[in-house]
Amino acid sequence: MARRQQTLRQIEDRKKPSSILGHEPLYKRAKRELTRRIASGEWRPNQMIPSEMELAAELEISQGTVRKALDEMTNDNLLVRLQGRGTFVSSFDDEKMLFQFFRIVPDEGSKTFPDSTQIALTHGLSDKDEVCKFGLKNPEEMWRLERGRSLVEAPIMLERLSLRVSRFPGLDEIAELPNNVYGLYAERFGVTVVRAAEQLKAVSAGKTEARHLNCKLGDPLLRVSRLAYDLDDQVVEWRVSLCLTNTVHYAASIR
Amino acid sequence: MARRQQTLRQIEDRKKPSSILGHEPLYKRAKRELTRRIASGEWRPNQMIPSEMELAAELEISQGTVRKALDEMTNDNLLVRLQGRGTFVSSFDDEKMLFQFFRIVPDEGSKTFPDSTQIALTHGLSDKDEVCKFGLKNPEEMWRLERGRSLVEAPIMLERLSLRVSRFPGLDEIAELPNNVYGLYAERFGVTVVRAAEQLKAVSAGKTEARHLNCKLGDPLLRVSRLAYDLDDQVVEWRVSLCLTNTVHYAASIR
DNA sequence: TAGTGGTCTAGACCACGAC
DNA sequence: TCGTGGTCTAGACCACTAT
Repeated sequence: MARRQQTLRQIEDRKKPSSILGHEPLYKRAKRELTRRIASGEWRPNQMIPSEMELAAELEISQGTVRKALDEMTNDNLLVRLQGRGTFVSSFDDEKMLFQFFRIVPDEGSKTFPDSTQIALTHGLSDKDEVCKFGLKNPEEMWRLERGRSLVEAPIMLERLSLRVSRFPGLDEIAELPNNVYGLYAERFGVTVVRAAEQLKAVSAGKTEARHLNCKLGDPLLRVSRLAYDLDDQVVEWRVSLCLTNTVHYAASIR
Repeated sequence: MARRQQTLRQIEDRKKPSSILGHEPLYKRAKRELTRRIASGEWRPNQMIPSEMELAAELEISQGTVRKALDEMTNDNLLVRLQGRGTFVSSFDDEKMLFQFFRIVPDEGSKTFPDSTQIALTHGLSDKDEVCKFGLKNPEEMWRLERGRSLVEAPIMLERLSLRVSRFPGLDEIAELPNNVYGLYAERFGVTVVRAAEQLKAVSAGKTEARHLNCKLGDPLLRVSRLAYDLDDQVVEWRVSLCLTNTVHYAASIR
């Protein structure tokens, strides 16, 4: 055995020529290669990818090793596997993906689809916070999108998004930004958001928030600051949401 | 092959005698059996369990199938596997486990260990909310624990815990409840908390909260309502925490 | 019926830790 | 050196989907 596992091994050898320890498993290398194909757009969302046997032959590793890579990617929400049908790249524009990142749920009743109203889209040099959040070496041009969101006709959220202009060129030419911007990021800019880190605080409503959310000055609001990461673990979006939580809550689960 | 995989198959056959479909994989049955041994106390936290080969021999399945069960349990935080040493039942009293469920972090600086101050431990018949949260068929006697928590000397949280007296008999005989009650649940009552669901809202501080948290009336507070589940997916604790988030935040991650 | 993913087995070799 | 978990292989059979 191990007759012709040259390809992936050679990649490894080039990457870490002098490391004696730190041997990266074959299935991890396979996972990286397959992930790269999604990130590069070679494989598009909803597309069926080659079968286990085909990938095994192409990468010159065994089917079991391919399976381990595919299983991990399925676990990371990058792939969906359907018995009898095939393996597909996750879509980032369906309901499931929206709710994956939209954690606001009504206290009573089931999950509901939020509406969005764009307030402003501006751009300018990154401020101190943006430099910090995005880990920028030098200040650069940023988009800033403000929008309101409502659930069942009632305004509940005020959002401010920051994006790097360099990663989203021509964003202002798009007539109307959709409700689910992550679908837009994927389809128009090839940016795939796969995970996010959020920081939650309770704050008081100021004048702007009170006006947009139709609440009183000083009312308690849930402030959610989110950093969204792409396939390469780069920050692609910083989003601050201010949310009225009279009839809704933020749902989190701990495993 | 498949010469003597009698034991686990017979268990399955007894459970679902007439179901033609719904065949449960062997590794799932193995996982259930191994989980049962932890839940029943047969295997205690920090204890090393038999090796893959021994389990495979005992359960009369292959090593690979045992491995798949163990891998899933490792993923569920039930087991810790150490190459060269063995497989161990997770401890629920170390720092890692505390921080797994303690999501409050300072805005600046690293994670810090909170202190707890017990305010009151009372008991009484379950109220409407408790009946609902615990899914009780009939009202029953409940413990109610109130305590304050502080980070670096500063009071930041006020907590109220509800527990079923039937699952925690003699809780009031314990001189001082520890900071990490989940360790206590495990060691003294054989109750292992493995996951939790939390609902977050922003609320205004009332008189009681203002006094305990040393803040003003009406100040915004983060309200965290948590249901904690055990190995059998039963609700074992309902906890409401009110938290001052001036210098700390609640950290969540979305994958 | 053909092709896919899902399960299960059996055995090889490697990396690591304890002795 | 031995026993452990980690990786990798090769191949069998099952369950499901499409045709």
